[in-house]
Amino acid sequence: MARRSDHTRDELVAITIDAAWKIVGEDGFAAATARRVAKEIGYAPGTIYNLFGSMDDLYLLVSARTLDTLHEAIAVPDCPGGGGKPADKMKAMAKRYRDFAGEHKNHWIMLFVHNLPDGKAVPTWFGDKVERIFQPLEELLEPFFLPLDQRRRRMAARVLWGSVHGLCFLEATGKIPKVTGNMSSADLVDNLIDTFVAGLERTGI
Amino acid sequence: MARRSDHTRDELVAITIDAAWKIVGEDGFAAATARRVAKEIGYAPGTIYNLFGSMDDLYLLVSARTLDTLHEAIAVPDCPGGGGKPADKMKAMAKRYRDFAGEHKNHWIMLFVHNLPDGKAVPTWFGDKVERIFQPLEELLEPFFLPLDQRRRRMAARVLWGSVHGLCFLEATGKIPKVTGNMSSADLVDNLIDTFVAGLERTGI
DNA sequence: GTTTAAAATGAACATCGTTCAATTACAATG
DNA sequence: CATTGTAATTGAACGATGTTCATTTTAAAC
Repeated sequence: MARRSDHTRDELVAITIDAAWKIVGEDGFAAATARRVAKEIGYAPGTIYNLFGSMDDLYLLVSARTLDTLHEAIAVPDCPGGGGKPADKMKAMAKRYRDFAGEHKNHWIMLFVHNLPDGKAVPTWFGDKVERIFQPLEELLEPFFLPLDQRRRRMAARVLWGSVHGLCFLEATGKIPKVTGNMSSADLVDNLIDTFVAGLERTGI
Repeated sequence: MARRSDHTRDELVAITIDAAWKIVGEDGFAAATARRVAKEIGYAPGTIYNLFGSMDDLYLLVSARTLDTLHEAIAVPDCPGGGGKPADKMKAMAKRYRDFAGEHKNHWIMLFVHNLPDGKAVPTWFGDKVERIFQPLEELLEPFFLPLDQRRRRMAARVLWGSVHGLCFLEATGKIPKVTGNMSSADLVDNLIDTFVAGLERTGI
């Protein structure tokens, strides 16, 4: 039996999230079972339920870490010189997103594969973390909208992010048939951004 | 014991797909277990394995029906008069897509939630059905590209479909926080199409 | 040293996909 | 009609899953 003075409760929570994060990264979301996580931290399965209440709550915390890491990867400071067209900055941001999805594929896919059971609602603190993902792009979209037209800018950020996500997801899960030879998801995303931004410019401020 | 002369093997296959389809529609993908489907058709669980080999193979056939129904819903004949801007036609097509996703929510989500185990590859006949989904949109995109520039047109179709899908998926699964009040996924999709088409026109043929 | 409350346990329950020896059903044959 | 042989059907069994909770262990308080 693990001794109760081995770790404080908070330490144990952190250790467990670490373990689950590691298992997901190595063997995928489906491998992060209660028994597997318990074995990894050297405790019994029941302990996880003392700590989190359910596996779903643990999964939510793992996904929270994914969102934090993703946000960190995306929201690098604007290029120092300030040069470069907005579209290029967006493509660079999308590339960082794609790179993240590639490097943390299992964590990233888990964001969309894990769903709470019907009754359970996503807690607001989690929704806030999702919301935060859109902010860096919103800032890049500033030049295309009047200062007071926040609504359209927020909309554009969501449309663009949702679209980039859709393309990456279809590719990562193999749901989209390989297009004619040389056409990667990178090409698709760049094409989306170029065309969308051109549309923004044409539509006018 | 069900009598073996009750149905031919082909009939039994059809009946089983029907049953699985019905269960998914009513109670979601997770409810379509081997035992539940078996009970629904009045056979033992083992029979399903005689027919399909594995639950994954049955799920693939259910998803095939979803793709067929979706294609039918999307590919309605072009409006008779031939009037209307392409962007409007695309919005109408996207609306049919969204409506389908709404009416057959469980079937539609299953398309993306169900994944074959690591080793197993998606059969080509299934990939063809996915491929076919893009065709109606490809045709609507004809006016924007030179006849010989098939590659860019195919790319645009995939970008646009992938994006529409991404927006619908995020909304259907509740992964995107409700935006500021009055901003539905319908608005987001229409905005995407308007801006993207404007971009296509600006980029020029 | 005793008491007590919290922490940790792991067997138990109802599920799941899957396997496969045993059973049943039916057509062909004698 | 009886017999045989084969194909269809079965359901118990296996190793998993998430979850519960009575039981045991631990460490602090008295």
